[in-house]
Amino acid sequence: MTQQMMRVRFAPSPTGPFHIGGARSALFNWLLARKAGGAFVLRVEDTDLDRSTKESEENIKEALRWLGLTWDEGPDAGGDYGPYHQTQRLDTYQQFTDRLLAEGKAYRCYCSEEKLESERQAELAKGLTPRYGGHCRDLSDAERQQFEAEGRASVIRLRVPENKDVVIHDLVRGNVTFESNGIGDFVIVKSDGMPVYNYAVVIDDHMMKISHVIRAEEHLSNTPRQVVIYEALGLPVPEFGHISLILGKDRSKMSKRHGATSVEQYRTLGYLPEAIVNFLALLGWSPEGEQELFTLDELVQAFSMERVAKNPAVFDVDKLNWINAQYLKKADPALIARLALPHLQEAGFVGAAPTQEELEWLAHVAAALQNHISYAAQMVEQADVFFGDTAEFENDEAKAILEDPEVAEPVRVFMQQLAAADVVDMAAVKTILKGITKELKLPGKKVFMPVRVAITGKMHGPELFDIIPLLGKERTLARMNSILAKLA
RNA sequence: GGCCCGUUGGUCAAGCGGUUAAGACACCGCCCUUUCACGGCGGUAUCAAGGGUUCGAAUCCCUUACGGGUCACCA
Repeated sequence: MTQQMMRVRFAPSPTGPFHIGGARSALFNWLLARKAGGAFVLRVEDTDLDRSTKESEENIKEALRWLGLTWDEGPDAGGDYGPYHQTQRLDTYQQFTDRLLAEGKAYRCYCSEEKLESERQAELAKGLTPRYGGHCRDLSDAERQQFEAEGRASVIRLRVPENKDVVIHDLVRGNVTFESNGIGDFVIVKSDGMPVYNYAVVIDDHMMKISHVIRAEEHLSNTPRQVVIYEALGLPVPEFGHISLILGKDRSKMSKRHGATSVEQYRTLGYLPEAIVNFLALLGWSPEGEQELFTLDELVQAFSMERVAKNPAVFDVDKLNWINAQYLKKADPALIARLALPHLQEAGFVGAAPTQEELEWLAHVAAALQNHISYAAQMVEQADVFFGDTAEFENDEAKAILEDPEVAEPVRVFMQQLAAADVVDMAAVKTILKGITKELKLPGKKVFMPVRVAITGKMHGPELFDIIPLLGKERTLARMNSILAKLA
């Protein structure tokens, strides 16, 4: 009954924006850990010195926090199995490498990159799986000393056993078998002394006592290499689970040309973290019932690897938008206003330093709009009816509404009564508008639509009862005058 | 090209030998509404193809096709 505690990890390399697919991998790991009462470890795989940046690492951590996927161990959190940056674990790798070298399970290779590359191309051309030719596999001491004396750079390769089936037990795919012959002696330590991904991962996962390795399917083909390393080192192999990729609309792997692919981009557009998480969870996993909207806690309860899909999923922005809209309806208008603010500023609706009063007013605008938008930045599209002292006809159809002679009177009366009003709140506006239909015995359409067009220049938009109080008396009248002036 | 994974409506998907093949997004229609939207109700639409196995196959097996991943001193 010494059930090992579940320990999972998310191990990004800080080489660029945090991809939405990475966020999903993180989410699944996190859910698994929370559900099992285990630990979620964050490890930074920064061995690619050329591409890794501190900035990217900070972005990833910030995005994870924003999504609510906090880690129990890792950078900023500490833990008993650190350090959690691979570049700080070099001596650990070194120890294992020394052992492999001493046991003859790995060896130094002095082949030049040019030579290997041309071999690779030749094999590819013949339709073979490119593998290392094994030139340095059995170098004599004399040869080795010779190369060293020449100052040749060297890498360290693992001696991979031949004619062996490598079986991977995968939580989502079942048993997957690879032949060791398809692998070849691969590099485990680069000439600059850095461990290669497949090697560092194995050692770290072992040292950090990771019990379940849940990651994207692109790693499945790498897994036999890792298993071979586990075996060479005599280490227990963890459970694997390879979740399918997220595809773009054209069914190829999601990339920049498919639109926004980083978590940061969605955050900037004013999507809510709960919505992103909810959407991502439903991409490649399905609950038992028919529930569509889940809080993080509900996801923890419902999640299981058994219900993770094998097939890749296309990223459907429409559905994300729908989910986000659901959350937006329930969100605090002040929050929505805050998220939309940078976009409203960029569009010129709001100045660089809005006053507290303006911000409060903006929250009211957000309240009027929150049932109409999918993400906060969309406020910009409907914002013009709330801003400015002038308006423009959106098209001739709108203009035609006011050209109807029947309509001049109700518009005139409305302006007159509005001007005379003491307070312009929703109730007052309602009273005025309804009073006009009654007095002039006009159908609502002959009153509401012309007034709407006279104020906004548009035939569609938020409730007049919302718009007018927010605009206020002066501005409403100013806008109406500007539109009416365009009539003649 | 070799190896590996996958294939249920336009999209996400349930299904795990016997179902009228769920549900959601999108789309269409109706209702609500003095606009649009929201909301409510309803509708169109799916088992990649061909062989088996079986009384019976979306479910099991094989082949083909298609899609994807991987074969780096990137992770």
